[in-house]
Amino acid sequence: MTGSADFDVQQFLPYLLNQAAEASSLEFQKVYKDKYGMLRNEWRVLFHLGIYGEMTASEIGSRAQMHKTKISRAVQRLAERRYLTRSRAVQDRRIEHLKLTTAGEKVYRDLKAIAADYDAALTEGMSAKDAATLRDLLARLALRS
Amino acid sequence: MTGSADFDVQQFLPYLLNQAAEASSLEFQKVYKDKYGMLRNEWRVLFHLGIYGEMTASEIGSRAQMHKTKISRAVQRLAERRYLTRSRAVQDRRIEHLKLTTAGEKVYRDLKAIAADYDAALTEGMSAKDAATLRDLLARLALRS
DNA sequence: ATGTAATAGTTGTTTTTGTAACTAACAAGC
DNA sequence: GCTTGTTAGTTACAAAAACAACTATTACAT
Repeated sequence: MTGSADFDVQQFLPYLLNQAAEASSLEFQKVYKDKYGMLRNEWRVLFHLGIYGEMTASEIGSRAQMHKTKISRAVQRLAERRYLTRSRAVQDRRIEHLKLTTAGEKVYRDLKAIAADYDAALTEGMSAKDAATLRDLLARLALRS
Repeated sequence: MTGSADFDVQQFLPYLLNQAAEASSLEFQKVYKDKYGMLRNEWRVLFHLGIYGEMTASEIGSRAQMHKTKISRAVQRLAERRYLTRSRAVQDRRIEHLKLTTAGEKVYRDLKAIAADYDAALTEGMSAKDAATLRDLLARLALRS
């Protein structure tokens, strides 16, 4: 018999994580997509530059665990929109230093505020302790790769 | 000044969820992809049929929160591989009843066992209580959409 | 019974990703 | 100096996902 309910997909962690990630991304996605025409990898790069200041592509890559092609394309589009500037390093001309423009910083600050509000809304129903546990466990799962 | 560290992407729930989801999917993906040449949407459909028995495409859609085009294509490929059979309902000829074949069930059982083991490995470092909290919170976040 | 809307599922087209191969610059060993 | 290897980043091509438009069938209202 097939219908043996001895396994529940809905409780399978990778499945559950994907569902939660997808559902909780939608609302924020609407903002960066509809308001700024940005893609997921683009806001990620933007945020990294907004938070850490000037960085190179590969620094962003190792921090965000993003592949270099994703970053390359995200940087390209952000540069086209004049949200960041790229400048070759003189000591090592393979490297490009990336930095948000004033316009880029403005967008970052706007998105950051929206993200903070949204994060608060997401954790609203949870106790502070549970929310902390959640973040901790997720961070540990994210490191596994 | 840009580098104000008053916001941490790494703690932003949608970001964290995506990282954790991606990292924890990789290992299982290798199995259904490399061993069975399946795509994410395909194992999801397979699992739903494995667990709940005969279903229609839209029943799977509402349970798994998958769009009908994803299901349509997943079903197509699963049918090509003879993992499931499709039969038109006589009372309503728009509907197709989907059912795993013996081969499909075999694959399901194999993947199910691997998934169960993998889930155990993922939660290994966590207390039972924390793991339960995690699943509960994730399920609630997944419902938000 | 017949026009209108709703549902089930498919197909076509466009975006977006993923993978691999590539160029350019530097670093080391001999 | 010159071969070999490594790192930074880009580009080209193939795979996959997203979105919209479509067909077929049923339901429902007049």
